[in-house]
Amino acid sequence: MATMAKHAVLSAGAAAWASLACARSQLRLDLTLGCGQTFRWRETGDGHWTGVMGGRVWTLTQTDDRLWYHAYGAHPDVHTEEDNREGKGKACGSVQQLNKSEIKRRKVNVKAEERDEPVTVAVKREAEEDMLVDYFQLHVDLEGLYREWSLADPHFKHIANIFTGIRMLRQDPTECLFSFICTSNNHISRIQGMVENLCRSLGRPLWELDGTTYYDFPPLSALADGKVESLLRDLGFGYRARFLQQSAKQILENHGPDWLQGLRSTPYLQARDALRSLPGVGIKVADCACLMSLDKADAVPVDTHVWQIAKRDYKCAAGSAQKTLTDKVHRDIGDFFRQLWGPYAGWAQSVLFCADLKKFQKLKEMLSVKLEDDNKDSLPIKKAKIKMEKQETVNKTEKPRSVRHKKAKLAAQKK
DNA sequence: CAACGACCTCG
DNA sequence: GAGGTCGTT
Repeated sequence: MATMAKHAVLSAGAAAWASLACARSQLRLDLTLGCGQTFRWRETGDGHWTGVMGGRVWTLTQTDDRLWYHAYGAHPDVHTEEDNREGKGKACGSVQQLNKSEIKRRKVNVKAEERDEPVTVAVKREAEEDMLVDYFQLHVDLEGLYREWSLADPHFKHIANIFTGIRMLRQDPTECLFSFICTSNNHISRIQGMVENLCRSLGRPLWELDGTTYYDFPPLSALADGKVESLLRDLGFGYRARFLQQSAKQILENHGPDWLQGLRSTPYLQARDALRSLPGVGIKVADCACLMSLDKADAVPVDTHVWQIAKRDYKCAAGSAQKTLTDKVHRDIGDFFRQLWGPYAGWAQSVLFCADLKKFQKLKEMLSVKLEDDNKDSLPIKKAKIKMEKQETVNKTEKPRSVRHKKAKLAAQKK
């Protein structure tokens, strides 16, 4: 075996790292990567997070005003001397190719002379920076959004004092959808292991660090294979094994490999209903995929937990009469939060969701014990409630969305 | 539209 | 029971 490569550590020297300007108010790695929107990152060192993104292995960490990153291995098509020297790591298989014209465009635009470095290094750095900006959606001013949400919602403002920098990732649609199919009737700790097993057994190996091999998320073609259900059942996926294989197969047969990606430019409700035609994808999972990978910032995934938050912290009447989380309750709670928080309601919801996770309760104890205002409704909250009451009568005319017909196939196979 | 049982497994 | 979905009543 070759020399064992180790996870990069910033304190060991910044030479192997690059960084971009990013205040903690714009991004908190620990909360953003640990709040359950992705299951692919682990804290591999103090404040250092390692995971797979865009077909590469990364370690990330941050200081007060910068986000530091190290991407392992050569960037596709851009080989530098540095990469060759740094080749202690074990590359596994081939890496995905970057569009050649894109490389050329970057080479032209980069001002390498200013940095006094080879053009190839600058090109590599810029490509990596672009990937991070896209993945973390750093063009979105989170601080500004927090200000707006706090203005409309005193409870949010209260929570936001501690839970800063929680932003929505822009994940790969396949990874996001199939990860969330695994979440049904399941805890977060187990889901992590399942997604890891999914990647290890069906994904392409990318890189090895400290004895851990990192794998890419499997492509649809691998998930759709007929042997996948029994394979995953053996790995403890339970009834979700069939959902995963059948959904992948159905996407490829009925739509094609680029279909999920294409839903990014489809309107929210239309994209959500399209996803719901897949086995194992109900309204909650579809909303997660919409919010976290398909650019639908107003999608609000409502689970039992969010339902509790709506009732407990907002005295939201929607669905309080029902005992179960029906489609109508989903819609009403989602509409309530959209009315309150606006077009990025899904982002705001993730902040409150994160603040309620058991693993982050230590942080919450730092909140001042009580504010007088907490039990009073702000004007915007009142408006949201009034609006809900009005829609109570108006909504009856809305046509129910029926997406059941396509799912019949699966039941028929169920022996 | 609402409620209910079943579905797999076990961080 | 768990961050849900599906088929039936």
